[in-house]
Amino acid sequence: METQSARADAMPNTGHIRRDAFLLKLSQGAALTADDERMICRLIGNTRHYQTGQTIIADGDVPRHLILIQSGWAYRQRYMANGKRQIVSVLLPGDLTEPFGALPPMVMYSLRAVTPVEAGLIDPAQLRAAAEASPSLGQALWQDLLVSAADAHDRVVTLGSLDAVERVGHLFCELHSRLSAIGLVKAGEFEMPMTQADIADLLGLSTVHVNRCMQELRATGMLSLSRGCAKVHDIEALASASMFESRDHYLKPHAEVTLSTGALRR
Amino acid sequence: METQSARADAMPNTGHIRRDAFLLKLSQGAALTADDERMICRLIGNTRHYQTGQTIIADGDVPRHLILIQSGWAYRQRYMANGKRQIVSVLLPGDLTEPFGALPPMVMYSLRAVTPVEAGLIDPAQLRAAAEASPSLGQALWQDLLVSAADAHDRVVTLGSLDAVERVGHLFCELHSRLSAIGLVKAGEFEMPMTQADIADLLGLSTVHVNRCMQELRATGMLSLSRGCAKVHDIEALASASMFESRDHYLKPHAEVTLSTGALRR
DNA sequence: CGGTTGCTTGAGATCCATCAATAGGAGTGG
DNA sequence: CCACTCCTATTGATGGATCTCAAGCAACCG
Repeated sequence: METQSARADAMPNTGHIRRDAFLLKLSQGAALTADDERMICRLIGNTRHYQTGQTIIADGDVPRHLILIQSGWAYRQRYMANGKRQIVSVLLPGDLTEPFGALPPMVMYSLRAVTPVEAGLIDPAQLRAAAEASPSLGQALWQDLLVSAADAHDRVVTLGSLDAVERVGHLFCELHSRLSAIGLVKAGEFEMPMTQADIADLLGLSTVHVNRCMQELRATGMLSLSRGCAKVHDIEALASASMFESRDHYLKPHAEVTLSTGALRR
Repeated sequence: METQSARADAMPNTGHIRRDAFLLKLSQGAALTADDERMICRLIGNTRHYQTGQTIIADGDVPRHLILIQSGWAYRQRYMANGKRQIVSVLLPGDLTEPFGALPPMVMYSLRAVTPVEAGLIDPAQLRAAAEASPSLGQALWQDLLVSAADAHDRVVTLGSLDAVERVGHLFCELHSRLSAIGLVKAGEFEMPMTQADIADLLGLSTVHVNRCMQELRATGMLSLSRGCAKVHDIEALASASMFESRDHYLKPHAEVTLSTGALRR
């Protein structure tokens, strides 16, 4: 349990050698100004560190801050009365646990670190105020919120209408896409810390069956996996085989369309 | 295809005899002022009417407004390459199609009227401005957004970890709960315009199997259904049998906790 | 080493999908 | 009022996808 591209030293609160994942994601929704970026950095309060397997938020907690995953992976998960665990979503670097402007009175899930995690605490009231003060930042944050909502809808579609092999393929497409957006994919390869049991709990399958599905995918040559590192050989083929639709629609053609909402620059 | 509690005459843009569903829902997140309510009413532009089965938004459309369902039911659905239809969510009176503050550059689903629907068009920029101007209104809108997000997570959990009978039971609990919140449940009874085929497409089951599940639920005496009208006889039993968790946590204990975020009155 | 964790494999059981057919309204037109 | 046609609900029979149980293996680690 080690290899993590986004490691402790990857968060340059000072330098600009490596872009923070959150800023990277945000800047895909709208061009951020230097002020916007500074503002975001200032709003990220103390950063906490969690070890693999640690619980970041427990089911039933009253949250006091937004939590921003700065590096590492985390699961939003829930245990059912029958003992089953359902992973609701996978949080990657740059992801917020909640919509940026508000906190729920109580969380109905728990948040668990899959790898070592750096998490920043943010006051939603301040972030909201920043979004209201800067049109570009507001635009970026709302866009990010829309993408999260679309991802949740996507998971519903996946669980409701795809068979087992398709679900697994879809997951790898999704991870490939999301990790690409934050620069964590190199030549089709990315870190993949999830175990097959985790994948099963995310996709509503059994561990055994996930194993067989992955063998099937490997047999087709679209995917390979070793030592916690996944490689997608043919993303096109995998995407069409597992009915994955690119999330680019959600970002690309945006510039003109939403100019009305917030003054974009450039 | 007729009986609808929330009919055309139910939208009192003038009188106050019957509370608008949207206002009802919002006022559960924060106490709205008279100004807030007037503002909301003013922001709802022309109301459009749709007939049963009509498409309100088509997959791939570029949305120009937020759509508020004022009366009737609608499905957010998506057709897969294999021809299957997945219903992503059911929209009830008072529901918005998107988070209140922004529009996606393109919708990845289509919206279909299940019953005759009245839908109001809202400019998200104006709604956002209103939320920024009034703390109570902002609080209410953000709260509503959080509930929508929690509902989406809930659907994921349902699809991922419940068996067929539980899913169907869960659905009726959810509808009971959501319809109660907008005053459309009377003595445990509510209009239920969904067909078994619709339920199947929502829950990722086959029509045939949904039928058998409903028979099972009826046999236990927890549920009955006739002529498009559902009656839940024992909501407690049904909820625990289908692992439904009340959404009240999300609203009730909120008042003190979030005072910090927006200045609540009263 | 022995213990733990994750991956892999096989065989039987189960849930649910599929196929096929019947039956009951509700609307339509003769 | 009857014949006709949808559409929805219902039932039975069969097959398939996936789960569960039960082992064995490989890697890692104290």
